[in-house]
Amino acid sequence: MGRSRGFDIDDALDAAVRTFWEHGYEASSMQTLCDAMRVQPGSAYAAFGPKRALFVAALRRYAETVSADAVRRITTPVSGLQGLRDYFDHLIEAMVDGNRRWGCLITNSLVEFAERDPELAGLVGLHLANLRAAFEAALARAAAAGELRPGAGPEAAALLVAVAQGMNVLAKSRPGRAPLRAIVDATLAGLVA
Amino acid sequence: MGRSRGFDIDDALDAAVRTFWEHGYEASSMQTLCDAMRVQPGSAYAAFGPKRALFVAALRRYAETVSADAVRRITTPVSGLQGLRDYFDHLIEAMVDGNRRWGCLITNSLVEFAERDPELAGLVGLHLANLRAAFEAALARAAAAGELRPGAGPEAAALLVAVAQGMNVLAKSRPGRAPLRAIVDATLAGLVA
DNA sequence: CCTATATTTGGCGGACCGTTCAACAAAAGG
DNA sequence: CCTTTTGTTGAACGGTCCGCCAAATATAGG
Repeated sequence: MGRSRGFDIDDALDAAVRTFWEHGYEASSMQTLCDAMRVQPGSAYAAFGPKRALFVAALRRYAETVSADAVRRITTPVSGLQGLRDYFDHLIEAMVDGNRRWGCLITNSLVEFAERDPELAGLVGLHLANLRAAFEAALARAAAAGELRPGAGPEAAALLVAVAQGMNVLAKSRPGRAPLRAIVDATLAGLVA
Repeated sequence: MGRSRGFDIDDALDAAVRTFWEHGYEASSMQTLCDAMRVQPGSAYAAFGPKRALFVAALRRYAETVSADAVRRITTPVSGLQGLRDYFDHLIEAMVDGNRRWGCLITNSLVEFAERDPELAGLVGLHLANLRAAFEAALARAAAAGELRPGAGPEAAALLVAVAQGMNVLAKSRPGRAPLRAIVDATLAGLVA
C-alpha cells in the first residue's frame, strides 16, 4: 500500500532516452533529465538510482524499442537481400527525418564510454553482436537464394556492422539523403550478383 | 622582449591531443589537461585561451599530424588499390597496438559535438571531405589501372569513408586484429576485379 | 474515518568545474 | 647594472554538478 507513483516509468525512460540520445551522457545534467522526464530529482533517484543507473536503464529501453525495431527489419523478410535493403532504407529515412539524426544511442555510448566504463562497453558490445548476428543470418539466406555474387557470404556481416556504425557517425553531420544512399548503394553493389 | 616561454607549444598541444583523444572533451578537465601538458592553469590560458580554444588548437594539431599521415598513405602509392590497402593496414595496426585504440579524435569529436557546436562540426566536416577526396582520387587511379571490377569507381569513396568511421567506432571496443581484417577484406572484395 | 506506507517536494551540501588575478621570476634592451 | 616586458605561479572565485534528505502529500487498507 501507500501512495502510488505519479508518473509512468517507461514514459520517463523514453524522455531520458531522448535526452541522452541527443546530448550524450556528460552533457545531460540531472536537472535537464528531470525536466524532460517531468519528475523531481528526489523521485528520479527513488525510481532509478544515481545517474549512471538511469543511463543503463535508458540504454536497455533504447535497445528493446528503437534498436529491436531496426533489427527486426533485417530478420523479418524471407529474402535476405530485401532484409538488408529494408534495414538501410529505414536507417536513411530516420537519419534525414526522424530521431536518428542524433545518430544511434548505442554508437554514441561506445564512443563516449568505452575508455572509462568497461561494464557499459560490454553491454554495448552485446547489442552490436545482436546486429551482427542478424546481418549474418540475412546474408546466409541471401546466399542460399542466389541473391549474392559468388564469393560473397555471411562473413560480410562485419562489413555491414561497420557501415552501419559509420553511417551513425556521419548522420550527426546532418547529411542529405543522397550521400547516405551512395554509401548503401556502394555497399550492396559489392555484394549482390 | 620579455621572458621566453618555458614550454614548447607543440609538445603541450600533443599532450592535450592525447588527453582529449583518450577521454573526450567533457571528461577532460582543465586540471587533467594542465597536468598532462605540465603547465599551470594560468600559463595554459595565456597560451591557448579558454578550454574550447585549446580543443580547437588540439584538433588542428591532430589533423596536421596524425590525420595527415594517414591520408598520405592513400595518396602516395601510384597504385590506387595499394593506397587503399596501405591506409587500412596501417589503421588496423594502430587500432591494435597504437594510439588509434582510442578511435579517431575527429570521429569522436563529431559524435560528441555535432549537436551543440555547429562551427566545430563544420571543421570536422572539412577533414572528412579531405579523406573522401583522397579516397576518390585513389579509386580513380585504381579504376584507370584496371584494378577494380567493372562498375566500381570513385563513387565508392562514400562507402570507404563510412567504413573508416565505423572502424573508428568499433576500435573503442578493443577488437582483435581478425575482426578488423574481416571488415577491410570484405570491403575490398566488393571493389577489386 | 484513521493509520501506515510510498512518493513528491524543494532545497541543501560538498565536490569539482572553468577561469581569473595579483605576486613573483626571468629574459631582453639599454 | 637597471628597467621593461613577458611568462609563471598557485591560490581562490563564482557557478554548476550530482546525490541526498526531512517535511509535506497522497494513496491503500482497516
